[in-house]
Amino acid sequence: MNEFIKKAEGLGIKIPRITADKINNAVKPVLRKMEKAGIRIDVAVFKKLENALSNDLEILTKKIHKLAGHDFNISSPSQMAVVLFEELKLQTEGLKKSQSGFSTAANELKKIEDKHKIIPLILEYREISKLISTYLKPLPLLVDENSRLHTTYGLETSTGRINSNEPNLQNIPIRGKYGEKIRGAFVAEKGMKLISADYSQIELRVVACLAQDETMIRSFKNGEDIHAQTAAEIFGIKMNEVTPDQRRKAKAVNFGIVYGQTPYGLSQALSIPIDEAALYIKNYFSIHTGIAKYVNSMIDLGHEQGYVETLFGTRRHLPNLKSHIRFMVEADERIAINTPVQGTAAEILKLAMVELDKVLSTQYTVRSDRKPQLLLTVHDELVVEAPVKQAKEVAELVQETMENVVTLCVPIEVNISMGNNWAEAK
DNA sequence: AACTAGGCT
DNA sequence: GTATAAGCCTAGTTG
Repeated sequence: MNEFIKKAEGLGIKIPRITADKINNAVKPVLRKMEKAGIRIDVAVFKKLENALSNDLEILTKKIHKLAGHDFNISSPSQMAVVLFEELKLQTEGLKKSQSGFSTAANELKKIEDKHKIIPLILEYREISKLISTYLKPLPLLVDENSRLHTTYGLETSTGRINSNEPNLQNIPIRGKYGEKIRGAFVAEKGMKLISADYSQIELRVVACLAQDETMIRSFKNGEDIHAQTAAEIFGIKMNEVTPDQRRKAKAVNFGIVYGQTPYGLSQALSIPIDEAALYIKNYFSIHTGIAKYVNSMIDLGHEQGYVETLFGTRRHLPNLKSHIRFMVEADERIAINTPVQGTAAEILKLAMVELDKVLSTQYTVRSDRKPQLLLTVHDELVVEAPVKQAKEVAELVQETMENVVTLCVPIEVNISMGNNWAEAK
């Protein structure tokens, strides 16, 4: 009898008889297949976008130089700091410092966005140059004869997540003015559809079970809007009185919990006073006593054992808990909170990939490239390509498989959608 | 190679 | 008094 199954049973979770090591061994060949399959991009769209954005960048460069009074390298943070804080004498009060001086990171610049016309232009310049240099320019150079991109997946991460490099297909833009356009240039082959399936709030569901938090378990079981529910709790109001802004704040609280976020961190994330952030967190823990207990017990366990584990036994050593430097200890304590959650979610996804690959390759045995296959894995999302005719049934199969690969103490929900490209399939 | 910045979950 | 939200990858600048 596997000790992990026993532990899971105590939490109301049913998991297959398999350990983290074995999951990794089983998912490896699946990853190799996915690398080989690759995903098609529309090179023409990439080129068009690159041209358009390069033009914008030129115009922005001229405007920024004019406002600065002279030419300088906009991509150089140190030159940028001189222009903003020494020459233009913009206020530095409340801005974070980097090792060399005042930070010019977007988060900081947003604080002084309306102090000078140059700031919005810089922010736009940064956004566009990122897209060109990291995506639009390099990716088309990497396609094969079928316009497909092939990444390399890895399993050597500290939490058990899968990573992707050369190129990284796990950080393709989706937000911002141009995000959708870029993601929309990841396309299905002719006669095929892309199916995207993502776990809905998988980490919150996992922590609800690991922590046995009654309030959270009830919300998930009732299919409630978890962020609105949290808002009602921390603001002490009824669900139907929750404003969009309160929901947004509650979402940040939920998000921060699994990272061991402090009042200061929450205050930064929401641009609110520290007191206010502290109040939200205090209210949260007074209602979610299970989560509060979980947080403390993982910190204690880390200190006792020197490591923490996920549900399937991925172990993370925490040597800094022995440090005499306080923030090193605190950093490892946050890792102790987060790793079991993030790692367990990763294991669930990997199990689903193994299962799904098995199902797809046995049910659709046609020997051709026109068969349903897994293409991408992005932490809580899988992307599958399937022939148009079978797309609907494959989508249902994907959803079914992902939702039932383990049985948590709450329902697992998978959002599924399909389209001719990755933006539509969302 | 270190630092800064920024893309994603 | 210092730092303060987990995990990744890539690109440009600087010395």
